[in-house]
Amino acid sequence: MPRAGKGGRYHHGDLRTALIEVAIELIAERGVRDFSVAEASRRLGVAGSAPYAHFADRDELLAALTVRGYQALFAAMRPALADISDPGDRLAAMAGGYVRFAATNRALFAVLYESGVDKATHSEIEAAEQPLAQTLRDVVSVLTGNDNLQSDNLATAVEAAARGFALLLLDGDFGDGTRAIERAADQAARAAKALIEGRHLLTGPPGEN
Amino acid sequence: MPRAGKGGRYHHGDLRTALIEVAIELIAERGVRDFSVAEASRRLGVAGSAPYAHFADRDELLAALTVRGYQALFAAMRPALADISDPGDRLAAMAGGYVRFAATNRALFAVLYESGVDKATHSEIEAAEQPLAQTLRDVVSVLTGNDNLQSDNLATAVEAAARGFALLLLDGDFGDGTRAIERAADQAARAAKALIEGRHLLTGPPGEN
DNA sequence: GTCTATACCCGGATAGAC
DNA sequence: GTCTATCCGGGTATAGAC
Repeated sequence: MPRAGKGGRYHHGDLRTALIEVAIELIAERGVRDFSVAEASRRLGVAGSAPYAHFADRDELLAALTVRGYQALFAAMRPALADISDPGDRLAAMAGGYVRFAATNRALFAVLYESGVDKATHSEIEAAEQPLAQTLRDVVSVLTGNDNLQSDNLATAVEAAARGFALLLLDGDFGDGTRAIERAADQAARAAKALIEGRHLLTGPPGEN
Repeated sequence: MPRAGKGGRYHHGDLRTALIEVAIELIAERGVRDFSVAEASRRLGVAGSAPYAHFADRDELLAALTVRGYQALFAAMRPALADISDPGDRLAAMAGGYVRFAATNRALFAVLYESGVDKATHSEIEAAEQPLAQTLRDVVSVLTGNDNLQSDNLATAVEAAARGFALLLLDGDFGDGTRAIERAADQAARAAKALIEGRHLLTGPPGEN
């Protein structure tokens, strides 16, 4: 992290990388919506125009952050999955891991859902979310066998619950600190287990799909 | 809706009410974060300073919208609850109703969670969310009897799931249109039922709370 | 690759007249 | 209760020099 050279300026360093790092700092402090390229420049001690040599516009920087966010989220899941063999435990671990990721990487988590960048115009993003989506499908399908509808419904329900727990945690509904994170992650994992147990209720009559 | 008098200006009307209505329009179009008092003034054909005769600042307007949002959400729940007696069905209806509300009142839903107003400094907000919270507690406690911990956990899990389904729906993950709303609401209700069935897994060992 | 300078637009909020 | 006028601050993005 060459924060400054002799003169306190970047005349050599990897400004692109530095911008991404500082953007994460700023977003953690003020939120995605209030993040500005101008403030990132100020914090790095470079001219306000310098970032535009590396990113066409603000959205392109945010798109890069989004890609990084999905990669980090996927990476955060892998260790748990590698250690666990029981299918239900694996799904529960994914839910818990998702909540922990949200709490320990607030900036990236916020970028994923609040950046406002158009995924269609930045196709790199859709590619970046595939590994996680595929992993979720794989884990769930072991639990539901050939029932593809139940499979989709269970995956969606667990995803919804995990995201909801993450938001409740970030809103402060579980309190503050490490304990809060663990409580929320634990409850998310348990909710996944409960959804698995009651998965037969997620499909079928009554109610037209 | 006296949108304009002779001269096309408000010289008499209820600007306060008009501002709230236009704010909801604008937020539905551009999101809470990009909502500006200035643009609301423009759309109403009044001077940019006029709103400040009714709201001290932007946050005070948003706080008023937040109160209105909680009232509307509670109101949206009531009819379903009045018609249903089975406790499980009641909780499921709340989850479904929550999702439908999010979809049919996007602006107010967004205000509830993205306005950025400090609930502490605007105490009116905390009061406005009580009826719904109390109703949820009542409905859940019928299902869990004296087990207060399980009661809290079930309520939180259903809340998390409902919020997650609402966000997935708003993100377009269920597709567009009325059918998408109904699918999402139906799945949220079913998830609530599944969580009820598996509620014994939400509490107890292993895992320290 | 970064600088300086600049053009441009927008929002929040206030003072004082009508 | 609304107007006009105005101040202030901030962000995006470009042009052209070094």
